[in-house]
Amino acid sequence: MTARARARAELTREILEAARRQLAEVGAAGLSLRAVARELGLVSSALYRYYPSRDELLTALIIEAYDAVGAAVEQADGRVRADVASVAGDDARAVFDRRWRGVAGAVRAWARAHPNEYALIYGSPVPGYAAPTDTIAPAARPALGFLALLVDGVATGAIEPGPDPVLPPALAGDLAALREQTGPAVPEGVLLRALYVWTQLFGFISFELFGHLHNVITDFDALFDHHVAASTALLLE
Amino acid sequence: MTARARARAELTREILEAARRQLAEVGAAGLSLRAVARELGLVSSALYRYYPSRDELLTALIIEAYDAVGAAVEQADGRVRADVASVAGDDARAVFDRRWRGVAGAVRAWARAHPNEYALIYGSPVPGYAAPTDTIAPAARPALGFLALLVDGVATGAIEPGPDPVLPPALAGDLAALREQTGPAVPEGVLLRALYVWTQLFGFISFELFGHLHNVITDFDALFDHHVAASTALLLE
DNA sequence: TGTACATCAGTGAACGCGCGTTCACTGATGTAC
DNA sequence: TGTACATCAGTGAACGCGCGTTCACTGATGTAC
Repeated sequence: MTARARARAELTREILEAARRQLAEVGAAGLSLRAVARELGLVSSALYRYYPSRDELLTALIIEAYDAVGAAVEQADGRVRADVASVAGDDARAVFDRRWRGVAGAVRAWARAHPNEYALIYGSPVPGYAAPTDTIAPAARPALGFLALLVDGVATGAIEPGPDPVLPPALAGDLAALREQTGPAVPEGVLLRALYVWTQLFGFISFELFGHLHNVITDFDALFDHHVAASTALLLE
Repeated sequence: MTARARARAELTREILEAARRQLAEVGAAGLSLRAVARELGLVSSALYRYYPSRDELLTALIIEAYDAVGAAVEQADGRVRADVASVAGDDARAVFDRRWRGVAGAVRAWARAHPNEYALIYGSPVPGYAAPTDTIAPAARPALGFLALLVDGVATGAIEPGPDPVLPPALAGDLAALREQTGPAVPEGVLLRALYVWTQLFGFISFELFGHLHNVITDFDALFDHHVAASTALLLE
């Protein structure tokens, strides 16, 4: 690898980092190439050697943010599993509970640590920006971590499948397609409950970060704990 | 009332309407005074006779949006109550179920009909904009409609209070303050469940509108119905 | 009822700003022989 | 190992744009006598 190639890789990374810092300060709508260039002591046109347009830089930030949430989920779950493995005697439901709490807490912790990045990916869509297909896979990563949890929960017997729900064919089809990702072991009813608690998780985080519980809740940690416990109960059956 | 005063009131309204249309097209970040003026065939400086700044216009839009959701909730609930009153023999739980479905459906219907207004108030905060205190009361209005439902649900015996949860003092204090609004009849456990389903509702709507269930769900109506039913079950006990 | 003055709505020009993107350039780094 | 040429990074000027806000103005509407 030549010195030039190394310098290029490093500067590409530095640009993205500066953009991330700027995003944290002014939000996605205010992100500007010129400000990023200024922070790096470059002339604005120089950025075009690295990112062909502002939108491509935004795309890189979006992908990075999704990947960060996904990684947070995976790492948290990994830690819990390592923890749990070292302690014998935990029953399947307790293990599931701890893993789900780890995952939910990891999403919330990341969001609180990176509110503008959270807003970028889970808040209002950026007007005039159409997400390219490169963002699809990273966007799915956090949910995939959650689905892995479900698969294990069903496999270990922690999750009670419950009776099969009666569903309109279109929705049944949607869930059938989802099962391609989880394997057929996870029944429809469990997927429905999973969608329920997953949207609740993001609804809670959005309300907390965007101030909709201002003047109502002060002890967000305690409320979150309680809600996650409610979700556990709902998932287990 | 003089002709001048009438003209002023009308133009004030027309400006707000034009701003709302523009918001629907380009989103909050792209909202510009000059474009609003252009749409009305005015010179941009003329708007300053009506709104002292862009932020004040944004504030008016935010207030209007919250009021619209609040009104949608109140009207939907009013309709259901009129409906239910005309049919004898419905038990309290069925009445509560219908009212909650009405309220939840009204929020979602409004959001789907006004996605950019929804994003304005429930999506990412507009960077650099600090909501003034005038927005507090309208912002609370949708939730107040929901709280009224809870009060009736408890009063009619539809909602099972359940055992009192054990809570950290700070969270217990938050809920005690909330009860100032509902009256002491609504117990803490019910408020916790209410916060759970309320955040779930907005999480679902945000995921639907912001595209996070794209390629996963096609039949959003059916999934929503199912989730609302799950929320009913959770609220009732 | 008519006149004199005050109020107010809308104009048009201007200020100062920051933005994304293009383009011809120069000097340094890399490659082939 | 040294030279000739090709590649590439970063510069600096420029284009064209739209924005929010201010300000002195003119002409119409309202008010007091």
